[in-house]
Amino acid sequence: MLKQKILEDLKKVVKELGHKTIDIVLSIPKNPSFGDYTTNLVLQLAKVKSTKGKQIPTEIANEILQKFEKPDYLEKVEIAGRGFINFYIKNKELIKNTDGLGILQKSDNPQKVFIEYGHVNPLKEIHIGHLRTFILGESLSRIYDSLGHEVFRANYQGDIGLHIAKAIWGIRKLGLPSKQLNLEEKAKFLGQAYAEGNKSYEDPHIKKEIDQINTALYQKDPALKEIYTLAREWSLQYFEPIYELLGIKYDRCFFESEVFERGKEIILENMDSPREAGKIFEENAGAVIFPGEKYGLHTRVFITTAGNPTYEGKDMGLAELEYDTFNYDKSIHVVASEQEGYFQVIFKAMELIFPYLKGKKYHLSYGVVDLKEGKMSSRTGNVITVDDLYHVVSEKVREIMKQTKVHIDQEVVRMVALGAIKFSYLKFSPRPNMVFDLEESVSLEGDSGPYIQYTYARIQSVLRKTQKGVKNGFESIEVDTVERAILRSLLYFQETVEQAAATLHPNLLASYLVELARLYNLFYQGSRIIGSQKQDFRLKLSEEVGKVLEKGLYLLGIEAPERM
RNA sequence: GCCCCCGUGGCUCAACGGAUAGAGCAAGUGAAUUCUAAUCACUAGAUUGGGGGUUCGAAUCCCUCCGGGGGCGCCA
Repeated sequence: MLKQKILEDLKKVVKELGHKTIDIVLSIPKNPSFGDYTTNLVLQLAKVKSTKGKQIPTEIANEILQKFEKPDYLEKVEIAGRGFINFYIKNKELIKNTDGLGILQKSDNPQKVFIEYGHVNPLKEIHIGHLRTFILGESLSRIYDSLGHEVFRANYQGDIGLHIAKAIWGIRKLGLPSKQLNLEEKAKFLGQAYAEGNKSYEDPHIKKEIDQINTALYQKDPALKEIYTLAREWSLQYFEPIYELLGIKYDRCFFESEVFERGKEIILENMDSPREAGKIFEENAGAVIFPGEKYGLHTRVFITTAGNPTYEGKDMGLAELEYDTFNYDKSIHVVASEQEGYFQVIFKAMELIFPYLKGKKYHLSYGVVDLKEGKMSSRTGNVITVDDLYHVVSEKVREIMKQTKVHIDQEVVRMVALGAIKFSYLKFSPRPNMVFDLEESVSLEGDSGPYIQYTYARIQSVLRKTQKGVKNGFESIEVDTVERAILRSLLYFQETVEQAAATLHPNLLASYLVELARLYNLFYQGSRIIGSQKQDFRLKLSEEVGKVLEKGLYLLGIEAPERM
């Protein structure tokens, strides 16, 4: 890679000049007139004394430049601004670089990456807020995978606990419907049952009943088996079509019901006994707690007075099971930001119990999705479900397709609608909250998934019109400003994906793709491809842009239609 | 009370401590003999919530104030 070459050549010179070794960062100047890569290295070096004492930046830069034998892949190297060194790559090299685009170079340090996302609890309808974890998690999985890491996609769902107890109480009160229900009706019925139980929980008598059901569930009371199994099955079935729609295939779903016993056991094993103090967990007012204050965090209950493990408690069992399942180097939990405090505490507890987990656990915290009208609330009916969203967007796609030359194809409508939806999530940085507007948030033009898909389809259309196929070997060709901008942009694909992986920010890739598509559309608008003197080169350029767009979209979980 | 996050054009959002703060939407003006107009060009719109500080350089780091959101022992 050209970037690596520059870096190595630079390192050598810096070392020869006797400067302190620092991390040299080559970055991409926003403005192409500042080169294809730039470094602020001398500004860093000016801060520390070298063997020659303190020097001013330009002086160091000049020394470096004198020693730096301009490699043949560079057009020029310049000192600019207060002490930047800018590198300009030869067009020839940029063209050469396009060979094999669309296939990412594998990491030289491949890791096993465990990604846990989705985790919508049973009994909840899947709304546009939940979509964030699915879409982010899947994109990250694909990004890591494409860089040569081994990815394990996991889901974790709460199929035991107070919410289930509430639902069971509600089912008993409402009575099971006599007629056959379809998936959606089943989910709806369970939702009602849960709401009933939840409401009644405020009544002290009923609270007691529900708490008893809860404890009985944890004790695997056979009397509850039938109703529990039924409720569990119904609610889990509801998720299948969603995974299908979003194109997600989990390697494994984990359940609270399979980890709670071991979780409790782990906690008890790591608890103070009357003889022995200073262990990880303590008893307090009849419950077992983790004294987070000791570590600058807060205290949380891991086992309740009733002897049931809480979510925290179960997570200890889960941590062990997950690691045993897939000996990962890195584990990423894609979970809403409200859980930040929670994760700090359980990660601390985990690393105390399982020291080998230290430094391997990450919480990718994403912001909540609010509506323009305010917070979503199923109580007030102020909720947009995934189904609602998908239907509205599909309809909009159909509307536009009616006005185009391309005939309406259901598959394409699906791809574009999903592309629009997924992109509308991925273009944002994960952490900040999102404000969602059903009519406006999912865009089909401008800065959008369909914009990139359209650009791809446009390219395919051009390529289809040429029978001769695409040729190679244009190193000596003249390129204009726009063509060069495209070549320059193609150069950055690999490192953009790497950066997206390193920072857990797929939005970096999303922005990159929009920028590349924008450049291509600009080129397309201003330059004739077929029939021009540079036809072969322009076809080649188009093809490469197409490959990168297709791959980039794939990494975002988006399909690229051949026509739209 | 303690802790965390956020505040960037009218709206929704970008921006490894770097060069002139970028897009999209909305507004206005244009582009069709030509490979897909879900496109493109141009115009207008910002003291990056306020005030200090660190730095050669701050939207970004530190302090403080204001505004919004979230979290803090028996829920998940």
